[in-house]
Amino acid sequence: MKNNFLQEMQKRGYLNQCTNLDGLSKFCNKNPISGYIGFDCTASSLHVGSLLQIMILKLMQKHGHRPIVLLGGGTTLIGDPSGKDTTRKMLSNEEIKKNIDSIKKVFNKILDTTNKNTSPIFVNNAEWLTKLKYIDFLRDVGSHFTINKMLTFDSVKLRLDREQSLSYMEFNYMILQAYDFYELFKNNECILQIGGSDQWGNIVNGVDLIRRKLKKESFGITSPLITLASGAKMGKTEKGAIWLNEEELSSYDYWQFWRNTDDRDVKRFIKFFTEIEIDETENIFKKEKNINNLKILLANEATKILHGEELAKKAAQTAKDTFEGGRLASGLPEINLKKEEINKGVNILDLIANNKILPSKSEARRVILNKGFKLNDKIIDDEKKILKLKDFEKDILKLSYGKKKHYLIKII
RNA sequence: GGAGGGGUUCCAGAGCGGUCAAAUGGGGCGGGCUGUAAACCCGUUGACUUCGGUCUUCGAAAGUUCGAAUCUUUCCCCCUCCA
Repeated sequence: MKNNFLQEMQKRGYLNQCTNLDGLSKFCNKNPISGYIGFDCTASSLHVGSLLQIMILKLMQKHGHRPIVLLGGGTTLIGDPSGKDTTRKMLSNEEIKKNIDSIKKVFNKILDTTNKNTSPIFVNNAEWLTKLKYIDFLRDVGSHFTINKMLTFDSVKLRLDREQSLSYMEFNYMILQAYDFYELFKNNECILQIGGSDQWGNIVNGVDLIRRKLKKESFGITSPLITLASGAKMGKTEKGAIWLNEEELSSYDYWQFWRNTDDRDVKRFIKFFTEIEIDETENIFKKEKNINNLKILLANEATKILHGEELAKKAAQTAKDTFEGGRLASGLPEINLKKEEINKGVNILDLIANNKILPSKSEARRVILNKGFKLNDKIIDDEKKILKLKDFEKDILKLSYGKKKHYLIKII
């Protein structure tokens, strides 16, 4: 395999499977290509679980190819059963539209939009999927699929094996995704579809459909499913999801996420989620033996890609002041209190709950009982603590929740 | 369409008239150890509370009872087997 793009894919660990690596390599050597990845629009933001895919698009750009970002307004109406235990709640058209607009912002931040040869194209499959005529579609496309084969795909098989129901609607998902690829191949000269390893079946279906209908070759690549050293899926937890949109997760918290990477994942992640040249990473690993410095490097570089250099630096500084210097750092989330309120006295439980540090007063009470809250590094041992003016040093007070979450309470 | 099994708190899964805000495990959160790591140990895990309690939860609704997650009826949903 001689192509630079594919070689780097491999070296960085982005490459899991390919339908025809040599063939694709030849294609890529000849001309710049277009490749697409589909993203789900079930939420108003993607989370780090999708970041690897976006990094691949970025890598395409680096090597002169054009990424196509398919925001699946149409397929989100159906819901991809791959890797899901249960059918997801159905979203309305308006919700999906809102989500698409919000998600787009992240792509415009991470991908290069200035080079007109490689700037991303955004497409929404609702444009073609919602116009399909059922009977025509069954004849034109459905006839190329056999149930026998569809039943063997993991997305379907796993559901059935685990005795979980799969609706006919979801069952059709793979056909629609195959059709997406066909549509993009025809109209955008898109010869490549990329996806996570759980998408292999869906991708192969698209390649097959294009071969059957157009007698042309197209390609599919999957990236490995990233599991954390702890065994969890990346970005999976519902509550602590690591969102990419800044409205959902601040740049500081994003930086912190990377800073807290498991030791065993750090080197891998530097290759995955930074733009440091691959040969350079090896040098760094040889020279830098302090794992914590590698984590900081990872946090800096990863944050830079999403939020820009300035915010990355600021996050690093805030972290340094807070954790190493033990100082009051600016850049921490702030809670503003009016002077009158403080004169009256602010109940600490109300403060915690009202500012969404924790969802309820009961939980706040529990954490205080477990010595989880501190004011200026002193454990709060009274759950009935009332904040008064004398608690403040100047106009500011640091409230810490656990060891890692800190807030600045300011008097305004 | 017929027969049977089942829907319990974030998840898995006990409970099968009061002692049930509901065992146990996982996950989450907090504490200890440490390196803002892992492993390990400890605590905690519905909401509100004047800390006495109060309110809402066991698929949905209605009912029996002094009292229901537990019993009855109807409805909804899921699974297995047969056709």
